[in-house]
Amino acid sequence: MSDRLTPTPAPAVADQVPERPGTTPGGVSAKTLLARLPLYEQIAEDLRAQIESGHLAPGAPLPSETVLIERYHVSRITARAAVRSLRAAGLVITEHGRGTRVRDASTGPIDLDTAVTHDPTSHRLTTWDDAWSPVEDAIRYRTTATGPLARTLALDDGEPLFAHERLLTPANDAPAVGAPRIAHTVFVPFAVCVDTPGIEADPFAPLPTLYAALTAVGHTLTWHDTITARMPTPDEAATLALPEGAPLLLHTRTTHGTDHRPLLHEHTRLDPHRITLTTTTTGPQL
Amino acid sequence: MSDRLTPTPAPAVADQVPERPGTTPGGVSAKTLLARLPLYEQIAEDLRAQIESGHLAPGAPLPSETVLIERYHVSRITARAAVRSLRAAGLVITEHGRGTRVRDASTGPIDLDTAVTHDPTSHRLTTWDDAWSPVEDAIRYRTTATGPLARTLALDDGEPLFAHERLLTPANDAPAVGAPRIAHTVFVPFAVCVDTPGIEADPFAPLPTLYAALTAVGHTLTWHDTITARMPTPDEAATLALPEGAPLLLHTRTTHGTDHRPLLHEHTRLDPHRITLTTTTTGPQL
DNA sequence: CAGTGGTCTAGACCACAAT
DNA sequence: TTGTGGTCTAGACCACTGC
Repeated sequence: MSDRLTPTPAPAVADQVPERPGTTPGGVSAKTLLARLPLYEQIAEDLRAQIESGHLAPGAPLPSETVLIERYHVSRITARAAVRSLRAAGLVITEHGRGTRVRDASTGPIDLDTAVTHDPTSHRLTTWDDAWSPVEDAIRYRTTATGPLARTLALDDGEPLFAHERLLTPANDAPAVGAPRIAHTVFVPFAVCVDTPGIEADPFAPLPTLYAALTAVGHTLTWHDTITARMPTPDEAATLALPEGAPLLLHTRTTHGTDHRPLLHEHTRLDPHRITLTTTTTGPQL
Repeated sequence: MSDRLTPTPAPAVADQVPERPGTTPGGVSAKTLLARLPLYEQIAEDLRAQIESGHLAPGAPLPSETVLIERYHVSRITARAAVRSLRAAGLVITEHGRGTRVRDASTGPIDLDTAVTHDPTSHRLTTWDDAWSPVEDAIRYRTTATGPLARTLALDDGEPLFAHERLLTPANDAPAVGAPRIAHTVFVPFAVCVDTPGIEADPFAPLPTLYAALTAVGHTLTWHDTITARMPTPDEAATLALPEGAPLLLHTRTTHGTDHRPLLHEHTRLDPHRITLTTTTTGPQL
């Protein structure tokens, strides 16, 4: 990686900087800390250490509840609490009747570039969803704007809009069980349809087509993105095949027109364990 | 909001699009679904409904375990399981000895703009952390690059670097209990220190200062960002005051120089319930 | 002090998966 | 059928909070 033939010289300040501090500050020994942890957390810690050391390899079954009860001499509730702690931390996954296994982190998350790029040959704005294909038929419906959705689209409460929900998976991917999935929803107000011939023709077209239709009527587009995470609803957990206790990553984007008028709103929900959002930006040439 | 004096006319396609489908497809009634839920989930659903309807207002105490046991005629474990479900969904927070209260979502999350902007007056690159101030003294240490960190910085395993951990809160904020917090860590390889006089002077300077030092030696900077979420370690949960069962939002940024050589790496950890990441981008003028 | 939630036990029945 | 995890009961003791 480094081109240097000699080790990197230490900067002058290095002498004044300590090595990385230990993880148990305040003069409390690790043993004391461990002893005052609840029993089930001590068991969880023990299993955690075995996972991190590779003693329990990814995919390997965790000791069953019965074994844990015997090995640690605890009640079943305590053993289960230990496993729950590991599950909540995302270290293991549990399947009813099959057992609990160490979570397979072998295939790291894939990247999803959130940038909207301009393809100079086709003169078309492209987004990530060009490289993703629907798992099942899209759900199309019409509804009315309320609450936060109405506010971000600057619509009165009750104004009608089209919605478009798609469940996507990477294109050219065998429909594997563990394949990453994205739940993508696009909202198009009736008002925007009416003002934009290309959109009125098909309000449920792919995003790049909607963008093209908007630029065709003279808009210079601006996007406002927000990213957050929260625990999924049971419904979201099911459609995205999220393991129990795993969080949901949420990306929303509002497309604004030339006069900063909001035109479209979309949100993207995904499993951060399988997909990571990325962007690359360049600073000014100085 | 809308300038129209008449209701938005429906586009022609509207007739072919159904209303929003119901949430219980497949001909299964809501009652049937509810009946086959575990007891504790039924109780949780009941409480959930009371929270969403406002019957249990934000900040209001949830019925105590004793009350739940009497009201629903269940054992304590079942009552606790119901509360745990609500806690995992982020709807309530529990404090030992004080009780469980409906989580206060009144103050929505604050925005954190991830953009690096160029201030034309000071000719300085600025980032969000200009508006945030440290809660406690920064932790400075030196360590060595290993694993993923070594790879993203294109360093050989074991090459030395400085690290800088800060816990930040919005500037001019009273140090309230529920104030948002950000855990920010910056890594600076020794090699970059040595090549950049402005950084060798103080490798632990704020980010805009580091950027300025890098542009001063001729670099045009590029940033590569990744965003993901996961469950926090107990340590992270403590420093960021994350409620039990709440996820952690993780933003990493690698700064590259003119020759795409990685120069700095930073990561930012925060509570997505209190802070949302945002960006605004503008498309090409067409 | 009383009331709250946190941990823990022993024992039971059920639902699901593999054999 | 066996072994797995999922739910549930009744009862106990402890730790923290606020009066």
